[in-house]
Amino acid sequence: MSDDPSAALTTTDAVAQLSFRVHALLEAHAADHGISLIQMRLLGILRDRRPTVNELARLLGLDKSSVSGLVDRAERRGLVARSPSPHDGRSVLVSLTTGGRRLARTVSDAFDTDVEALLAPLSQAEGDALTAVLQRVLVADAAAHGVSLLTTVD
Amino acid sequence: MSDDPSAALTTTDAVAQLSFRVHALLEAHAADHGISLIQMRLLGILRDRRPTVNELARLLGLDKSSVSGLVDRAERRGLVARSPSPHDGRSVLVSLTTGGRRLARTVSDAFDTDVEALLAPLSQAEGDALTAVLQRVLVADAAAHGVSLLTTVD
DNA sequence: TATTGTTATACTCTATAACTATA
DNA sequence: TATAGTTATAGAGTATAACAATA
Repeated sequence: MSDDPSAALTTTDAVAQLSFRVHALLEAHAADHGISLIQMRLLGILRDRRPTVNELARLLGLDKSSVSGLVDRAERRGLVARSPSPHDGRSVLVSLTTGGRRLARTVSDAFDTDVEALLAPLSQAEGDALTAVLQRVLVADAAAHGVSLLTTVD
Repeated sequence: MSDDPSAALTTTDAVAQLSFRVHALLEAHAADHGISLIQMRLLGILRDRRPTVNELARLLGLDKSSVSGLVDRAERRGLVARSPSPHDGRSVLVSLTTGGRRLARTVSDAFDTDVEALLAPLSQAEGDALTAVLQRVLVADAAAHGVSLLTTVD
């Protein structure tokens, strides 16, 4: 892969470079608020779910012991809470606290603003065409590889 | 951000989801060969450079002490080598070994193949249009924010 | 017996601060 | 004095293996 954006790029290069730029944007916004990318992913998942530790491990693609530590640290910061499952005495439900929800929204909003700024050079029609093309790629990929999209930001 | 790829996505959502998918692809290929993403970035940078530890720190956006440890571990695996700078007795030059170069190429090729497969649903014309649009975005962003593109894979 | 979650252990990655050697 | 690099230390993040509690 080349790294000079003014040179002619292959489609693969362009997609790869954009991806790393966008990834770095989210990481930077999370860091601005004192959390890591994986902590932000955890908060994002919890915005509309109340999963068990096991389910979180599957959604994040991590071992359950890793999730246990991740939730420990988020709990210590007051961002998430553990509660016993009413259905299974072995399970633990993880949910956002008010502060965790506020933080997730703040970082997510800042990220959205930056991505919009990144795409500002495009006209309305170009943006729409980009969305349509990327959506087809994502749908085809999700069909081929399963639910991996769940494991992004939220 | 929504996580259902079959629902209508905003442009920001589509870009973010694609970014995480592409990032995960590179991480998985590096892991297949027993190295982390940051180790792969190190190898990628060294493919056409022979920087000092200080220059590596700037390129990777890390503290020099972090780079020192990173190079230690890569050196222990036989992927990179340190040599004294002929110009400055304090500096150390870092370069790829033959094995490191081979590994960098293997991972990079596998990644390219996967990104091509990801974009396979697009026609030639759609791929060309996507490249043109993304290149404009990347050039504008690089102009606004400097040389950050250097710090991705290579 | 099988599953859920935690704990013990080990390694990678990162930063800050203190240090050595060189400029 | 200033700079390049390393080392000491501390903490986050990750996996494997062993464990306790529950199903």
